[in-house]
Amino acid sequence: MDVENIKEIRKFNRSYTRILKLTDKYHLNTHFALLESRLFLEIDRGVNTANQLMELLQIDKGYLSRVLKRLKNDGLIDDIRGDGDRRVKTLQLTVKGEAALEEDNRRADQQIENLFARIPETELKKVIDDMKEIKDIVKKYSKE
Amino acid sequence: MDVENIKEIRKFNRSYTRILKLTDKYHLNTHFALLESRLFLEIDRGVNTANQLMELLQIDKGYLSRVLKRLKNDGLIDDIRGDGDRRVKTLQLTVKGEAALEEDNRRADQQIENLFARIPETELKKVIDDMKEIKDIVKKYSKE
DNA sequence: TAAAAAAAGTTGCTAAAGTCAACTATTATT
DNA sequence: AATAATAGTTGACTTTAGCAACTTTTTTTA
Repeated sequence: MDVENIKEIRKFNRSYTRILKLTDKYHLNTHFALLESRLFLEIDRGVNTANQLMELLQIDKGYLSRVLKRLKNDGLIDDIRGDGDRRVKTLQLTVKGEAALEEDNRRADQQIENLFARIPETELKKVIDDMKEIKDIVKKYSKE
Repeated sequence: MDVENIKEIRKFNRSYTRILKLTDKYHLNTHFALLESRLFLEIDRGVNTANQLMELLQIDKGYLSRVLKRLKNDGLIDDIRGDGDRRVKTLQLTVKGEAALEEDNRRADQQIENLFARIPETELKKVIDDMKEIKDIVKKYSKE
């Protein structure tokens, strides 16, 4: 690939991550740490066993076990052993956990709102169309 | 702002960060942790006192002091007290540090190469033009 | 201009985050 | 039936990070 293209892509990555504060330690919320937020999201989506989460997020299972225990103690998730394989615990958000996830989402929306609100409609449309195009093309050619 | 726009932007953020592994713990290299990589980059760019780094990266100065000490012990950076304010130490990369930064950059380039290489030229051009447009518009309307 | 306040960086102490290996219980393999 | 593998837990440990007290030098102020 052309060196100029690589440079341009990296430039975009830097500016975009900086503006969005994607690498920000404190993420977008005050409630939860990055990992917790991610766990809520994934459990809600149906990635709901420790083992699946471990593989998806590439984290140590010992550590994950403790984090999940803490979330359970805080009443944010439940773990139930079903009728099937009695080694696995199926995780699910409690009502409190659902509420927390929604609050998280509201904050994330708010953050986007703050960052993009100043952009006039015509230009915002361009940005969004560009995003769709990038997303589609990149996805189309990405592995598996 | 329109709810649909927010959704679309967040969708892009998720897919883009996932594909690029921007939030990946191990970043793009094996040599250094995220913070170290960032420090090299910034020192090289001229953000070369602990105090400046602390403000830019929003990290604790005690912790930073130790990290810098370690980098110095590893022969990657030097700190020199100049003729001016004798409280400040000016940081600079050693030859070894420069080499490490370059290696880091090569790896980052390689990663981009891997991720985008499958995209045919015509579509890659679209992606890059879109990136430029997004970058320019977002920058134009971002605070300060 | 001497005393007080502030700034740059270091160090001790602590907590949180993360890793690794050994362990229990259950299920799958031979 | 015995052995190996899998899901999750626990103990011991390292790394990462944060806070406050401290030293040295510079700036402010009375």
